[in-house]
Amino acid sequence: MSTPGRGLHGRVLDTLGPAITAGEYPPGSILRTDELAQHFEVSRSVMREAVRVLESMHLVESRRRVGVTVRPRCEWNVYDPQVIRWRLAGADRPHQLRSLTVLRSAIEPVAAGLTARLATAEQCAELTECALGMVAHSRGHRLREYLFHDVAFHRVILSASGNEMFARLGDVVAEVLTGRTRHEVMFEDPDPAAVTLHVQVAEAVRARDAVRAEELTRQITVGALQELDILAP
Amino acid sequence: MSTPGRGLHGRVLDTLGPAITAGEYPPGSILRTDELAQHFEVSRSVMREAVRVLESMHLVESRRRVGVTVRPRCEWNVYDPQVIRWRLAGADRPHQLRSLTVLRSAIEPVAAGLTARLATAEQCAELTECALGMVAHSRGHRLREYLFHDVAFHRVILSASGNEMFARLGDVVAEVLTGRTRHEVMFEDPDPAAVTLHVQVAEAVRARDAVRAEELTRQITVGALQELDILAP
DNA sequence: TGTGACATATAAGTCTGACTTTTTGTTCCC
DNA sequence: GGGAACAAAAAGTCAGACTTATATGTCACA
Repeated sequence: MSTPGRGLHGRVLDTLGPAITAGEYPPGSILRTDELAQHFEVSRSVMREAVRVLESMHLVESRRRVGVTVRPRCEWNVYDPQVIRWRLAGADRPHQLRSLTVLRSAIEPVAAGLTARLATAEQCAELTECALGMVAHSRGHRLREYLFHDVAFHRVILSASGNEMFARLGDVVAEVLTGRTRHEVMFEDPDPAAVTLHVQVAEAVRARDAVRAEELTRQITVGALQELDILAP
Repeated sequence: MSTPGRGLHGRVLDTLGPAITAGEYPPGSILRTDELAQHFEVSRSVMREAVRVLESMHLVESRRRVGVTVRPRCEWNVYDPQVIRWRLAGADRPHQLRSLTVLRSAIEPVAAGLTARLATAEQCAELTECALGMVAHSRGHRLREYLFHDVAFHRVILSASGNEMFARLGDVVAEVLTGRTRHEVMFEDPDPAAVTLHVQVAEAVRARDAVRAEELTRQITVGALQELDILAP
């Protein structure tokens, strides 16, 4: 899913990024470029590039005569896919997973409503195909195939909504769904009710019933919230 | 609001970032580090740092023997505050404003619902204070003071929701509200109905009525959508 | 004792030039 | 025509010298 570090500075980020997002360097910590460069055995130029990237993510702030100080979490660019991946890979995973699931619960229903209005015939077909794929693999421990169609389904919903901000969350949702299947809940076959809801959403979109598509999708996300013991509306 | 370029590489980004996000270099365009460095009259090291930042925003991709190629918009990190600012400052402004307003319409109602459940007494008071401030300046062309309280109101809603992803959208909402007052609609006093809704939201939160807070906030965002002639649910 | 100006040390910032590595496109031979 | 060897191009890396901003300590003076 994620691209392993392109170039030397990327290699550095692959270990420094997770370390910072994991809180290994608490907010206010001061790092020095030279020391980091020595520690990672790279030149200062490479280290500086890495720091610049961290800075653009608002993970750190670089100031003359002071050093590179770690910013408090509330200032981080928490929508940066890289930051999300780092956090999902570290100790922050449960917390991050909750945040993202709540975010999903806000976005996806609205996206589904827009998709019902704007989706092309092709997108409608694609959606139905995904839903049917989920049904086809909903029994007999075919979780991998089920997940594939589940991810595709939500990607289509987000993408067909016509809103670029929604569309860009496709990767995030994929990450959440994948993670859920891999580590957390869902050891057995998926909840039949959830499968049915997906089929119904596809039908609602096909029927251009925005209100129904939104409501059904809301039920899907409520289910996702409940899986994580998050109080649902 | 935005921080003007820290350091030389920041100065470069201040003109290169807007240029790219404005589509001045269409997707697939190829830039060369050396040429850019010459053009901006900076050293290659500085130019490289700037490119690294653009790369971390997924605006460009740097490959050996090829150069720095501009990525298609659908791959950009559209949630990066810097990217949002650049787009809002350029020709893409109307489109970006629509995207963000739709995003708001998804997020804020859910955030308000959560805030009604989780807000501290202090946050409830702060919210009421903001709403009253809006009322106080809703007449007599005191748009600046009205805007101040409006922004503060929505910041509290997003922040008190307890979700870091929601909270981080405070700056974005502020930008949208500010932009709306400055350039677009709202030349006269704000819509009295909208003001009333804000007061009612504050009341609902104070009363811990999550459903009502969510519904009222939805009405606020529907109003924002209608202002931009976006079809409301 | 407090306060302001000044000096100093420090770490980031910048520049330059030489070198390496990867990748693409071409050429040449079978 | 296809594949291997070659050459060129552009990013990538490194090392060293220099500049600049600034936090902090010092000292004189009130």
